[in-house]
Amino acid sequence: MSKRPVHDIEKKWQERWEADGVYRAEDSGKAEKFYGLIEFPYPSGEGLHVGHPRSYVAIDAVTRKLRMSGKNVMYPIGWDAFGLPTENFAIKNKIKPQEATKGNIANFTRQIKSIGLGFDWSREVDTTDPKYYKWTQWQFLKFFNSFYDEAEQRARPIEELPAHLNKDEHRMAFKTASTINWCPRCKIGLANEEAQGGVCERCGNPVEKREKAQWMIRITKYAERLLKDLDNVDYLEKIKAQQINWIGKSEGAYVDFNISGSKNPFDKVTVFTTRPDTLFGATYLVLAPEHPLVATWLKEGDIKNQNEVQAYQSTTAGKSEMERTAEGKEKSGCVLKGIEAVNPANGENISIWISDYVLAGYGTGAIMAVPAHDERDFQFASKFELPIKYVVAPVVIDSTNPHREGKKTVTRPTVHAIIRNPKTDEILCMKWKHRDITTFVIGGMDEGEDPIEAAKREVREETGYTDLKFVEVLGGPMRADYFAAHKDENRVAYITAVMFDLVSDKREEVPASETDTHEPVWIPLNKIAKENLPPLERNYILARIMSKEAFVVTEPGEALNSGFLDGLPTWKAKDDMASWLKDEGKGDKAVTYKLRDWVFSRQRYWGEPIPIVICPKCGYVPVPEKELPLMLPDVDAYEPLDSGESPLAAIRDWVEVDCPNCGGKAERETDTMPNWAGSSWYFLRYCDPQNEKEFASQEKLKYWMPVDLYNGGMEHTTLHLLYSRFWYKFLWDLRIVPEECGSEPYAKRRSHGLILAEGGEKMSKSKGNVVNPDDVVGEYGADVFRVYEMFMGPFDQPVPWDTNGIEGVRKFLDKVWTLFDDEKNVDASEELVTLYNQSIKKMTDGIDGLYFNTCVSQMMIMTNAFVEAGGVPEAMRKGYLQILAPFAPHMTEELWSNLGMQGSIHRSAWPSYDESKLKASTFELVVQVNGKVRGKVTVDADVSEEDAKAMALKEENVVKTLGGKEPKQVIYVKGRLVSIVV
RNA sequence: GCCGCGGUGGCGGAAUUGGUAGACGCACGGGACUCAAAAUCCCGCGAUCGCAAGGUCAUGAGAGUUCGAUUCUCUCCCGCGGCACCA
Repeated sequence: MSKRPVHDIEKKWQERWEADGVYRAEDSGKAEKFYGLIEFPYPSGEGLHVGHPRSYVAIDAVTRKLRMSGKNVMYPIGWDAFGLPTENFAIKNKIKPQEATKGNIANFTRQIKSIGLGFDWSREVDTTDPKYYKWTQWQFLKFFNSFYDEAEQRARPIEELPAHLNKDEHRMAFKTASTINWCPRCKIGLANEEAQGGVCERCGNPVEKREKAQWMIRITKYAERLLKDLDNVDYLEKIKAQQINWIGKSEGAYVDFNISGSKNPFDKVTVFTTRPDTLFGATYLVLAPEHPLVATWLKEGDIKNQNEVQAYQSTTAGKSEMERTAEGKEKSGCVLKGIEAVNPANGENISIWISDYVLAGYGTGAIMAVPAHDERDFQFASKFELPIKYVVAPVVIDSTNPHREGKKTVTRPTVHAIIRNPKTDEILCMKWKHRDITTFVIGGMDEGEDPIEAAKREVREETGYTDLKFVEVLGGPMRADYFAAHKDENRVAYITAVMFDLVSDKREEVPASETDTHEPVWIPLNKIAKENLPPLERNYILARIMSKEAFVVTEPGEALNSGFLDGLPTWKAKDDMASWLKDEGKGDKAVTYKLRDWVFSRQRYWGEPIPIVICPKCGYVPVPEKELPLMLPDVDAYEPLDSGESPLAAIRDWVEVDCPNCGGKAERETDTMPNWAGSSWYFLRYCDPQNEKEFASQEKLKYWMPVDLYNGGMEHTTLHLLYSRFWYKFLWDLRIVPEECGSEPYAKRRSHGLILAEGGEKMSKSKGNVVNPDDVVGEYGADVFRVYEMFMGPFDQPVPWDTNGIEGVRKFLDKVWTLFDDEKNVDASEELVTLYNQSIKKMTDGIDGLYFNTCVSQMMIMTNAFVEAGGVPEAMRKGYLQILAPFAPHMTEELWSNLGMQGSIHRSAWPSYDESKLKASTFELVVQVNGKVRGKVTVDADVSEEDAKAMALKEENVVKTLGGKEPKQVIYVKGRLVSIVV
C-alpha cells in the first residue's frame, strides 16, 4: 500500500475548504459567471452509487478549471427528495417519510462530501422543504391561472383571456377525466413519459388504462417551441434526436369524409393523414373503437350489426396497452354495417371499420386506409379482403438529356421496363438510385426510334442479358400524343417513371459520368408495388417541371382496358391536395404531435399537495397565495388507498375546508404532484435559495441564467429534461423569469455513460455486484476514486468497473506524490519543456471538451517523464500540480501548500502554455515510398522542403527500397513526412 | 420498421484539419530485489515469416477517391440505446 497519507490529508482539506468558502459563488462581480449543473440526486435509502460521482466529478473538474481560469463559478447541489421509493421505504419500515428523507440526505451528504466535490453547499436546496415547495405550489397556481395565447404563442395570465372564452376550458393546468396510464402496483396514475413501453417506470409492472379525473398540464401547447428551440441549444445529438422523436411532429392534413346511411345527414368523420396525396387510394375508413361517433351511431341504431360491433369494442377495452400492441401483426377489426363514407376526392362510397390498430389518442382517432401505400392498412385489407388501389403519379417525360448535350440532342420519352429475370424467372422492375431520387427505368432513345424498342434495347444493354424476354413493356405516360396513339394497345403505366436527370436545379452538380456509372438494382416488382413505391412528392417535383398531367390507376391489370385517362381526377401532391381540400371545404392542412398533455396528479402522500380547493359552488378554487405553503399534514398511514385515492383523502380534518372564494363547505384536492414538479425548477432556486419573497429574484436570475453546462443521465431525456424545459418556458412567457435569460434553461447539455459492473452487466442490488463508493474511498481515498472514474473510458460511454484499473491509478498518484517527496533539482530539458507545455494545452482543451480520459493519460505520460528524469524541474512544479488539481484536488492542495504557496491551489490562476514550445526543435521525418513507411530521419523543425526531400531520398533504407529507380513524384507534408512515388 | 450511436490487440481505450495505427492503463510473459511472498523496479507484449536486418497482413465486410484512409464517399453485415399499429 501507498505510503501516501491519504485520509488525513483529504479530511483536513475538505474541512479547510468549507471553512474558507473556497467554492462559494458570488451573486455578482466583474468576473464572467459560469453555472455548472448536475442533476440533483434522489436521496434513496441505498446511498450513493458509483454512477453518481461520474457526473459530479466530471463537472467538478470543469468548474474547478474554470474557477482557476478566473470565472465566477456556481456549482450547486440539492435534493430531489419527494417520491415513491421513500414513501415505500417509510411504509415498510414504519417511519415517517420526513424522517427517512432526513436520514437519507444526511447519508448522501456525508458520502458526497467525502469525495471532495467543489459544491457550494450554502445553496443546498431540498424539494421537500416547505420553504421550497411553497414555490412549487405557487408555480402550479401560475399554471392554473394562465392560458395559452395561440396568436402570440405564449402563456398569459388567465384574466387576459378574451371574455367570450370560458376560463376553465383554457387553464394551463386543468382537471379532467381522461384515460390515463394506471399502475396497479404503485396505485398511481402515470404520465405518458413514465409509462414508456407499456410498463410502469418505477416498478416495471404493466400499466392499465383507467378512466380517472386527473390534473393535467398543457405541455402540448409548447410542442412546437420545445422542438424548434432545440436548434438554439448545444445538446448532444442523441438527446435532441430523442426529444424530437418523443415530440413526434407530423405534418399532413385533416380530411372530412361525409357519411351516408346515418340518421344525422351532417355526420362526418375527420381523419388525419400525413399523405393527403394518396387520398384517391383510400378504400375504407378505420376508426378507433373508442371513437365517439361509433357510440352515437350505435345509439341511433345506424349500425346494423350492433352486437358484433359492441362485442369488438369490449374485447379491445379489456386489453391493456401491452396486449394491444404485443399481438403484433395480426390485425383485428369489425365493419360497421349500414353506413358508408364518401371519398371527397372521387365521390366513391367506401366501408367504415373499427379496429384497435387505430389509436384513439392520436390525430383524430380515425384514419383513411390506403392499403396500397401503408403496410398496416395493407395487412388489414388483406385480412378482410378489402380493395387495394394504387395511386400513381405519372410523369410525362419529353426532355432532352443534358448529359448528351453537345454531342447529340436526343428526345427521351420514358418507358418502364418490367422484365422476367431469365435465371430466376422472377418478375423485375429496374430501378436506379441516384442521390435522393429513386428512378425507375427508362430507356433512352434516338430520334425516330420507337420508344418501346428503345427501352428494350437499353435494358438489354444495361443488364447484359441479351436473351431477355420482355413480359411487358409498359408505355409510360410519354407525350400525350404518343400515349393517345398507343392507348388501345393496353400499354399502361402502373409504376411511376421518373428520370433523375430532370431535376433541373441540381443538374450541374452532377458530373455527366456519374449518371452512367450507376449500377442498376433489380428488385421484384411486387415488392415495389407494395412497399417501395417511390415517394410521390419526389415525383411531383418532376411532374411539375414536366407536366400538369396526372392520373390514378387502380389495381394493376384492372385498368388496362378501362380507358383510365378519361374523367379521372387529377393527382395532386401533398400540399396541393391539402389546399384543394381546404378550398372545397373538405379538410385542411394539419400538424399533429405524439406528445400528450402531462398527467400531473399522483395519488400518493409523499409529494407536494396540489393547492386547490374543490367547492361545490365555485368549482376549482386556488388556495390563496398567502396560505402557501400548503403543508403536507402528518398522518399515521401512508398506504395508498385501493379506491385509487391519495392517503390524504382519509384525513378528514385536513380535507374539509371552507371555500376561499365563497366561504362555504368545500374540500381540498387530495392528489399530490409528481416528483418532476420540484425538479422542474430547482436550477432557478439555486440562483437565490434563501429568498422568502420570491422563488428567486429577477436580478439573480438575470445574472446566473441560463445554465452553462448541464450534465445528467440519458434516462431523463424525455422526462425531467423535457418537463423542465417546458416549465421554464412557461415561467419565461409570464416574465417571472426575466426575458434576458433567454427561452431555454440549459445552454449545453451533456450526458455521461453508465458505470457497469465488472464483466459489463448493469450493477444491481439483486445481482450483488454493486460497488459502493464508501468502500472505494475508504480503501484508496477520494483522489484515486475521482481520477479513476475520469480515466475509465470516454465520459459519454458506458464502461465496466475494473478493480485492477483502479490500482493503476493509485500507482500513478503515488508516483506524483513521490516526485515531490525529495525536491531533487532537475534540469528542464527541451523534451520536458515541450511535454509540459503540451500537457497544459491538453488539460486546458480536454477539460473544456470533456475528454477526461485522455487528460488523465496525458498526466500519466508527463509523470512518467518526470520519474524518468528523476524529478520535476522547479519551474514546472506549480503548473504540474495546478493542471492535476481539478482531478485530484486534495493531494495537489497538500503538495501546493508544501511548496509554501499561499492560498488554495483551487483559487490559483490556471497556468498558460507557450505556443512556441509545443513542438520540439527537431522531429522525426517519416519517409514513405508508395505509401509505406520505409525510413525515418531526424530533422530540424524548421527544415526547408528541399532539404527534407533531399534527406529523405538519402535515407539508407529508402535508397535500398528505391533500388535506383527514379521517383515519379515526391510529396512533402510540412512537419510530418515525405512521400515518394515510384 | 424508424431514429440515434458505435464496431480498432486478451481487456478499457488512443490516434490533431486524411499523414508512423495500437498512446495511456489493465491483464499476461520474462527478469531484478527477497529465505519467500507482497510492494517496487527493468524488459517484452496485434498476427505472421525470418537467426537477424527486414518483410507481409491487420482498425466489422466489400468497393471507391487519394501519393497516402481508423479518418472522406457508397453498399452491406453486426452490436448498443431510444421509439414503435403515431396513420
